[in-house]
Amino acid sequence: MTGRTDPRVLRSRATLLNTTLRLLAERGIAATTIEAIAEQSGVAKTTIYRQWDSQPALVLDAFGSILQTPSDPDTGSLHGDLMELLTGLARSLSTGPAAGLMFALIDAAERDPAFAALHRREADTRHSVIVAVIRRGIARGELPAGTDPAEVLDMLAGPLFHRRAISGAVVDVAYAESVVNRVLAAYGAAG
Amino acid sequence: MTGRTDPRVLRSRATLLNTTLRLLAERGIAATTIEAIAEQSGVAKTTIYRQWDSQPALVLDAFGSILQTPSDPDTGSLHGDLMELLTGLARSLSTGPAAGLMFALIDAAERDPAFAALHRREADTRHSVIVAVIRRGIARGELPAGTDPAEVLDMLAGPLFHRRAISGAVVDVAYAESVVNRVLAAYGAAG
DNA sequence: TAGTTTCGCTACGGAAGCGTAGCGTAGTCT
DNA sequence: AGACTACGCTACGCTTCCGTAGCGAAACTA
Repeated sequence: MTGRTDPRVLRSRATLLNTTLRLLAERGIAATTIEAIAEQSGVAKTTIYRQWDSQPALVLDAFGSILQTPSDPDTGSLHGDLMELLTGLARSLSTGPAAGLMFALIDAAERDPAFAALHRREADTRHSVIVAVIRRGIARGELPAGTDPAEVLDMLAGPLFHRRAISGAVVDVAYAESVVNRVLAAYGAAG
Repeated sequence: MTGRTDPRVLRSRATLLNTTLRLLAERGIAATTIEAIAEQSGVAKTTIYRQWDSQPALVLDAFGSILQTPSDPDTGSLHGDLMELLTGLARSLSTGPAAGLMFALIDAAERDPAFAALHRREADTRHSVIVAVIRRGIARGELPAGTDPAEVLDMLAGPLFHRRAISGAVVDVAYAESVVNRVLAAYGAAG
């Protein structure tokens, strides 16, 4: 359809998305102005407006550019699968800018429909893998039949987010493991 | 020390804090400008600067003005105490502007030390009550000796926050009850 | 190599918000 | 009543950011 794109466009586009993500993490959404992005990236302001209509459009694109669906680990056991997924979540909550971006997105989604839609899309794709893993666990009999996967999901991911965002404590692999064990125990699974 | 304060100051101060909170909920921190607060409150911009140095000072004051420590319910049982506290949390996450303000505060705390300190203070005062309740439960033998109250806290409040902020589902009393029951079960308490 | 497209750069006009000064009015205290 | 204080209002200069126009240089395509 689109044939090939001028490499200059691809280059400036990639540069701008990277710079935008960096500024979002450093300064937040509101302070990530077109002016600042132009200055920090070395790309001219006019070039930005040639590819995006407005600041929200660029920021939304930047957020969208880091969405990634975690792969299904399929280790053979529910405990193994959940440990893989929650370890990944713990890592992205602890290191790198992803956590800060997530909180900024949640806040923006409270008031802006476009950010809300993006947030919804991000959460859905990320959750679909976990839900699939939980369903498989139910099918295997590792969780009671009739268990609500969405409920289990909130029980698993919630403590990690809360600990990071509100309690302000460390979220590492050891913590992820203790959460997985507690939740499985709560549903009467074999510890 | 301060003796008495001119009622005109108290009045304009109260008006401004209320208006600021409303705008924070409606527009977020960045868009809650001094100019907007003046316009919406009917209080002159100059009057605002007579009481606060800057926008962050006023916004921090506004956030601080709604901090409230929940009272210890002390119903006699751990289950009863936790239900009281989590029902309150569920309510404030579902209705009113408090939830949006909370997410804005979390986001701001990621980058601004002053907001981080306020966030820390808010979380600590709110958590101290829950931790006390959990400790009492341990003393009564309703939770195993050696249980880490902070861990239980994240297991309880985390799912509610996650469900509200990320899953986007309803957080009501029924949900709070299911979380309390699951967590107590996870720690081997009598259901 | 010749034509096309993107780029960087400069220069705008306009909007919004900041923070302050000066002044007359209205409310408060004694 | 009289002194005092906070208030509202207007006006201002300053800064930041917006979004666009025009142009020559550079990079890409065929």
